Amino acid sequence: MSYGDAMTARARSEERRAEIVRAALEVIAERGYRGASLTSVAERVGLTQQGLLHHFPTKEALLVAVLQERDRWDAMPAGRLRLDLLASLVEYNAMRPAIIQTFSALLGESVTEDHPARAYFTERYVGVRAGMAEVLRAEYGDRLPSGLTPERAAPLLVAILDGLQYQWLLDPESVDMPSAFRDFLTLLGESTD
Amino acid sequence: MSYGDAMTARARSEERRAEIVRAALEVIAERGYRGASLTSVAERVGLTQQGLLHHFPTKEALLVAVLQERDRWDAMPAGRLRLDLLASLVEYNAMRPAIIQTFSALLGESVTEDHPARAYFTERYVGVRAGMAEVLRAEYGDRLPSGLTPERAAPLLVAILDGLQYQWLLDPESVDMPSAFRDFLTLLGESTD
DNA sequence: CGCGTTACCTGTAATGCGGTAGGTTTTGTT
DNA sequence: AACAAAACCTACCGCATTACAGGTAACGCG
Repeated sequence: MSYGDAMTARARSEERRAEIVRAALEVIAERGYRGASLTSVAERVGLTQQGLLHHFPTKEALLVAVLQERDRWDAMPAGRLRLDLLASLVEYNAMRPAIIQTFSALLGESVTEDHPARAYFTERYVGVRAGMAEVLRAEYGDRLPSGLTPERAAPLLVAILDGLQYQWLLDPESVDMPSAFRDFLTLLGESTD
Repeated sequence: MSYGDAMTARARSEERRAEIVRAALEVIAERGYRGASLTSVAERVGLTQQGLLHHFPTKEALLVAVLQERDRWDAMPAGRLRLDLLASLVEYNAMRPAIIQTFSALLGESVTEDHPARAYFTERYVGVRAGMAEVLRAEYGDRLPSGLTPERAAPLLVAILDGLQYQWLLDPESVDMPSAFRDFLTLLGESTD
């Protein structure tokens, strides 16, 4: 067995799958998960619907791959994150509406019954809140200037991020998401200059 | 023409429509708008899908009625609202997950392209932000204790409300929505006792 | 070259969807 | 009683959806 060629074969396959996941992200952003048909995803990468099912045996398997892709994406800054980096991240996200729209749509859908992404988001938010609490503790210690503990402030921080995204997606002209987020950081006691 | 009887006829019709709208609210909470089939709504009120279409000629017409129902519902406190009343409203909402789930699901869907509720939410949020700014101005004047103007704080207030709802819907055990909201009011400079 | 695996495709089944057409029962008015 | 309108049903259409089955062409390997 020639390792090199075997790898390129596998690599080609992986790249195809990644291509499909990218297309799925787009279509989900446009139509949500329920509205995202396999056919429309397949066409975007030049496949038939059945050809797509060769790479992902079911629609749900494709969704799982999409969610894993996200995990891989923001696993990066999980190690060490600071509040001002978070503000920069919001600013960066404001230039990439597609990805935000994908996961805002998925989050909205996931609160419905039996949604395949529900468990994912539930568990994810537990982790995200814990991560945010950690960041806040690193910044302020066990009490924020307002007297709140990091654990109580963390859900607020997460809520602001999500809530601002919806307002911004609906009406980007009216909502300056990065500024608003910095306003919130000011409320928490952070001077952002 | 006997007015009394004409009214009861119309009233019966109105009540049937209201019954259908109520059922639609439930089904949308469970499956979202795209996932809410006319058949499932119809069965819940003991009708066939075609019988439902007699009262609402299209699925979108039904959605419009649902959105109008909401407008009528929270038009009440629009007149005079105070921050502490808002906190009570959050507390009240926390006991009625169904209605929150309906509109959280709709909001999530509405960010996708060509969604029939998109314009509704976009316009609604403009109004809600303005209303919140008004409330804040009534409470604090032109500057909040933190130095923010009411117009800058309003999107944050709205974002907190929405964002907390998603976290709470996904994991009510882990997120105490009313307490968290009061925490935010504290951040704004309000003492909530 | 021959062979197995991968990457597709065509064909099709099974189901569900929103919506139309047209008839029938119920109800209210005169 | 006679008529009209509202409420609701059966029957159907056309289309979209996920998924399965089976065939085929290309490719890499020994």
